[in-house]
Amino acid sequence: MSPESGSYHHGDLRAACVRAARELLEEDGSAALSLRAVARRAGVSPTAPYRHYADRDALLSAVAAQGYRELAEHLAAAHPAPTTPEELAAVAIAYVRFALEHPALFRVMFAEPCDPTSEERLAATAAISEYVRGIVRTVFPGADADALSTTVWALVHGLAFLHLDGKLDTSSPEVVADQVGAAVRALFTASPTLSQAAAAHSEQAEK
Amino acid sequence: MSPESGSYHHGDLRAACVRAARELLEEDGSAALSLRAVARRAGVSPTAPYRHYADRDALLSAVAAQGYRELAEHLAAAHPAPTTPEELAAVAIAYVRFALEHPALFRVMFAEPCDPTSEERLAATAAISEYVRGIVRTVFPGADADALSTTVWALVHGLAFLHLDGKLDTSSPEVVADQVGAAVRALFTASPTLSQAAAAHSEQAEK
DNA sequence: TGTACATCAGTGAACGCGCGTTCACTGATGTAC
DNA sequence: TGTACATCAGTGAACGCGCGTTCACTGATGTAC
Repeated sequence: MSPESGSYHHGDLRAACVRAARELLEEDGSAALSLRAVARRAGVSPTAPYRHYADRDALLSAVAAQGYRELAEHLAAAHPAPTTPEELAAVAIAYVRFALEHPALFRVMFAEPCDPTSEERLAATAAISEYVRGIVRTVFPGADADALSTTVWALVHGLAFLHLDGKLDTSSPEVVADQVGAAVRALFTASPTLSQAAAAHSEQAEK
Repeated sequence: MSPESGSYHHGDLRAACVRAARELLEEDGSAALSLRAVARRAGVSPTAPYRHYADRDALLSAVAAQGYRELAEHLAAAHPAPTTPEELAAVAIAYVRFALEHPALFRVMFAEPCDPTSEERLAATAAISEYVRGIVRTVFPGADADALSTTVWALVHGLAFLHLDGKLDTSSPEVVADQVGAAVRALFTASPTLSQAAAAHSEQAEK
């Protein structure tokens, strides 16, 4: 019998738990997530998840890790390989939009005390961090990629959280996008060093 | 009998609850805070706090509001009235240090779903926001204060949270301070418009 | 100054709840012969 | 192909816990005369 048919006991409870958790997070908007509620939602006894997760923390880490992967996809969808500050701004806007569209998930990813023993989780956050660094390297080949990518990430991440916590105007997606775009542009287009680097890169690309 | 003597029932249970909550937050580092634990810590029955707070949320908001006020003091202590980008960097460093020194409080302030009906809380966050705007206006008189202060706040806030969540190097306070300083400098000193504005302001101040 | 009374801060028992986790179990699936 | 057995995913009862909140109460404090 094929493993996808779902007739093998539950089918794939491991994945179903993460899916159920995601649904709960989307629905009630709170980052509080209990193992029992997840089991309930997956249509399974309260103890079934223990076959697949050592404890609640392990499940939470799996959810967070999937969140990181989805965030990465969402960013890539905004622009697969940004090479100009303006394209980078589009990615930044996508980052903040992801946070606002999945507030509870975003909080689980970032606001929960992170279990440092979860390899899956560590790998996922390392991937994001490396992704940002890669973009910055491409957009500004001359700059200190480590320092600059930290600055970019922090700026965007801060915008995401301030919006999430209602400290900035969130009245419409357009307003938010404008704000994020303006902030990213303030970082880059005004800087002579970075503008030069970006221009040099553009010329090179044209050849 | 003077109200400070403490012989009137508890003395000032309202304030004592906030103090107890702060102690609990400092001690176990988790942002989870229960009314019962606070009452226990204040040496009072589990229901006594209801004389002073409508419910758990109200207490939490009071704690958050005090956190905002302390943060404001901490920033003012770093530099009472910054007028140069370098002085602003010192304030930014203080902001991040505050987050790292009071992680649980900081999470209560920002990572909990904010009760928008708490006037005390709204006032406190408005004060912080206005404070940042004021500094930006002073340091860069020519710039768009609203947009720029959002950018500054988001950058610093993002650095605080990324450090808090272990996404950046937090090995020593010096490393953190350097990172924050570099990020703020990247925002400002490289920008011709803003550098000009700052320089103009300095000259004016010298007269 | 002394008494009678109103106010109000704190008590303690009780409620119902959902939680994480354990344990011995059952019954379906896969495997060896 | 059919049977015997091992594996393992899910069950369900039970544990002890701390929680937020209610309620009727008590006893200390402040106030009016």
